Amino acid sequence: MVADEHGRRIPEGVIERLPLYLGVLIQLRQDGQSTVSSARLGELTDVNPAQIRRDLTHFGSFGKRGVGYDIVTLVDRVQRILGADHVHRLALVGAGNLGSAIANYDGLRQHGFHVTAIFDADPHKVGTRIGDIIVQHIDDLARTVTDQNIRIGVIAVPPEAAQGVADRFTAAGVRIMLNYTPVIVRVPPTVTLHNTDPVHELLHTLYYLSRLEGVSRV
Amino acid sequence: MVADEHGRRIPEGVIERLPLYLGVLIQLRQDGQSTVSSARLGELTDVNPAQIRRDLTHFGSFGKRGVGYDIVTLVDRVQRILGADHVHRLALVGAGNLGSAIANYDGLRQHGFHVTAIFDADPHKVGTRIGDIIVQHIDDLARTVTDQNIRIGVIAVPPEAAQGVADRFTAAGVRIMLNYTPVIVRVPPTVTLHNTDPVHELLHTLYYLSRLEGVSRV
DNA sequence: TAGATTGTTAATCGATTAACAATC
DNA sequence: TAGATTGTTAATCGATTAACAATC
Repeated sequence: MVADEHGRRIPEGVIERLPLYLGVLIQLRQDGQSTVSSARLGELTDVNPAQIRRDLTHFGSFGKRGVGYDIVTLVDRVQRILGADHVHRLALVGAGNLGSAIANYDGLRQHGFHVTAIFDADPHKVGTRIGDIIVQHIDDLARTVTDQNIRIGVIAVPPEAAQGVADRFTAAGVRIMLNYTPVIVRVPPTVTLHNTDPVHELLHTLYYLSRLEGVSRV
Repeated sequence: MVADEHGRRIPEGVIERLPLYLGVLIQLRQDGQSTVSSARLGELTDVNPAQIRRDLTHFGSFGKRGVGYDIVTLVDRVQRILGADHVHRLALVGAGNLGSAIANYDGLRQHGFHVTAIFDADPHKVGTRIGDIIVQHIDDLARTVTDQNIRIGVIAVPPEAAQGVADRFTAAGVRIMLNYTPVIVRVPPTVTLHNTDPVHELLHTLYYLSRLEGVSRV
């Protein structure tokens, strides 16, 4: 199912690194650079240059020997590969502090992710505005998601409400969910769930920090 | 440097999976379970049971043949391995919507991460409260971080202020940073930076979604 | 004892990297 | 042409998994 244009399977790691390359490439484009070598890209992303070249050849040959990669072209190609070359609408549930922060988050917008619908269960919040969007009641979720053909949902509610929101999203046909609560949410296998819990990363780093400090302590 | 008690190097992947196991184990403990097999843990985490057993043996042998792992013991051991067996203080910069959401986030607290200092550059916000914490002026960051011996910093400010905050944190001796802005922040190699940008994950999933829909469209 | 499940070895698998011919 | 850098092969490296003896 997941294969390049030659029919070969693409390693998971490759797909994980593409967004990393894309971020740096967009930065370089903003800085007015026109070409970049795999060596330079390697420095900026902490990825081995040979690996970058190998990763890219899964999708075609985008570079010029002796020159490097044209940045504008490569951004365009990587965006197309990822499906990030057009706008994606997001539905957001939870009009609290977190929801407001997400709706106004620039990073999403930069990559074509636009929050176009916000829901809340609290009648006091329904009808208020966050940015340009008017908060709707959660009972309107299914209709709006269907009408707007939204496939990405964001869960930014209190923990106890998380599973219920996930179920509503699933029923409405949402395919990707971002869960901002610490709760383990269950979804069917057709849905991809991302937990944006910073705790996993913190714990991971903590391991190394503990070792380092252990060394100096003992 | 990163080695188990037998002096062997521990693969990065092992350390990445430990927080995953821990999350599920804590859940099981809450549900009142007393033991768990690697097979069951494998189901709950989507990790191969053999791998779970192998991962754990890097740190000792915690199970009982024929029985499984005692959950309370294993939670304790994994927390100790990760350094998550005591409280860690966090300094947070940015008292806006995002900052408030982070300061009140339950997931951090559950794992012993306590936000104990909040800073902002806006004089109108200085002196206000978020939860139990009184917002301090950003100029007090260095002193407070040093006094409280804080080693983890959270950046929740507008993008243009991110690098400045990172620099202040670095100067104050912070060792781990969570960057909630979409900006690429530069830190010295002694600092571990985590970008909690949901965009990378979204782009990653988008790849698979685009493929699947491509199939049904064509 | 019989059944279950760990800890561990050995085999497999796949990803990373070095090296270099091709070529801009 | 000389220098640079890609695309690609082949070698290395490391992680994953299957299998099973040990043992609760």
